[in-house]
Amino acid sequence: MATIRSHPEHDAGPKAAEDPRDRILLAAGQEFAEHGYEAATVRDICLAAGVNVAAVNYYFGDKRRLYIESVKHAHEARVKQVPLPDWPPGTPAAQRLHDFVANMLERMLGFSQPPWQVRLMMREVLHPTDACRELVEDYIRPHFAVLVAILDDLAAHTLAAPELRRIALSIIGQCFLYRAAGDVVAMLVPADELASLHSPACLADHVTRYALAALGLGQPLADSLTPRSVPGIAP
Amino acid sequence: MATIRSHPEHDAGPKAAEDPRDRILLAAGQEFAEHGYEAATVRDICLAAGVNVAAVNYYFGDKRRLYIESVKHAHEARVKQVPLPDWPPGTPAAQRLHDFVANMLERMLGFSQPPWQVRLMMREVLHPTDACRELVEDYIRPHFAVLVAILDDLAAHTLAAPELRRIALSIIGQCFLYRAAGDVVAMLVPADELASLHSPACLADHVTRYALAALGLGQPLADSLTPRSVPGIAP
DNA sequence: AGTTGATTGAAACGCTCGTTTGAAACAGGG
DNA sequence: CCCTGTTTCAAACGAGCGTTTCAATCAACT
Repeated sequence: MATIRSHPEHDAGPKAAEDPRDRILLAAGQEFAEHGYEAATVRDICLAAGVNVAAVNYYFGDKRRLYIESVKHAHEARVKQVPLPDWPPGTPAAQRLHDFVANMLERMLGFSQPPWQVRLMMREVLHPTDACRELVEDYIRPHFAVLVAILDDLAAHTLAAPELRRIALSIIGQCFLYRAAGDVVAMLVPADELASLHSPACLADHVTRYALAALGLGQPLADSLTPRSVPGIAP
Repeated sequence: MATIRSHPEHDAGPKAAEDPRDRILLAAGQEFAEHGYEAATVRDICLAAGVNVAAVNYYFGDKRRLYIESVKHAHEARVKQVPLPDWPPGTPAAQRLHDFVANMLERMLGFSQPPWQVRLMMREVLHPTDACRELVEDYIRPHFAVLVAILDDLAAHTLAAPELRRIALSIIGQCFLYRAAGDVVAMLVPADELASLHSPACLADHVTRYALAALGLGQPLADSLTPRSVPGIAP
């Protein structure tokens, strides 16, 4: 019965020496992101964090408060991790739109795998809980405002705010589909095409081109009827 | 195995007289749609269906097989419920695009409330299980093919299939956002604007106009650079 | 009637969950 | 050293879960 822990400070793992509270927060975020609130168990979380099951109750009270804290912790970390581009004054609006879309796709899909923070936030977007409102106000709404401002510049301030918001949501929706329903998208398009044409970089080009064409600024995607060429911005 | 059912229509309640198997299937679909697979309990399902807890095991074996059966049952019911428009030959492609988008939005968002079948299918799309592949092949892929065919006509067969698929996914994504992340959209858009401009009918107009403009067929959404005709659509 | 096989019912089994417990291990100041 | 407050631990608690059991019930046929 005597469990011999020979080297308590020398445990395996790169960050096993941090605060137990932070270790729990980290492990909880990953478990909640992977399995959701209901399916994730505090036993697994504590096992991954290398602490006793009683620790989550000691530090956070109960499972629900641990969840909320881990969502906040994850989203704060992610905000510092992938900031918006900082455009120098005078950057063309079309350029900013492309950068914004590429940034959003990069944040959602990632070069390799989207980190667990994004998956955790995505869960909140799809099935909002108490932590959702905070997420929207601190993280999503500012990004949304930036996109609307870019579109306002693109349209040369000729469109009303509601119309700008609808276009912004159209752009976001195109990216969101790949993040939320990526598995189904992968079933609908051939495998080779998925790797080549649906990578974050290619998608950024496509979404931007689609938006510019719709605004009457770039080359139409299909120039079968009105071959009026407006040179300049098309990739 | 072949049992003879002599008096199947001796009704008593609204739907209490059907087969116990169908009652379980109906109740299970609603419970799974509302709470998800993990959180839905066999006891609640049987309570709603008015049967004993042993019935689900008797008719379906276990919870997992009941889930798969209820997903299939729901999607078959939904297919018969909201079929695709049946266009007469010669219907303009732009008209068909608008009808298709309106149909998809209607199916996803509904006039009043989207039925529980849609919510159940949406869960499968977001977190695929064994039932997902069947759902894609029987339900989603045919609809996707119809949309691609419409776009092919619209582009006068000048675009390659991969490009058509990307545009189709762009259109689907715009609708999908409102279905999957509707709560967040509602937080980003003023309440009055949400009711007026983001109804299924208005959204169908917007998405169609956006696509037609991107293809160079309709009026650009913002005609700031090439005002080749009088704008009549601005809000 | 009696028999048979399909269906239902109440109760319980075994398991996992979140949470609690009470004592042991630890640290620091007297 | 003892005392004190904080942190950790193994163990257990009570509740809820999916599933099983087995006797009771029912419908049809002989």
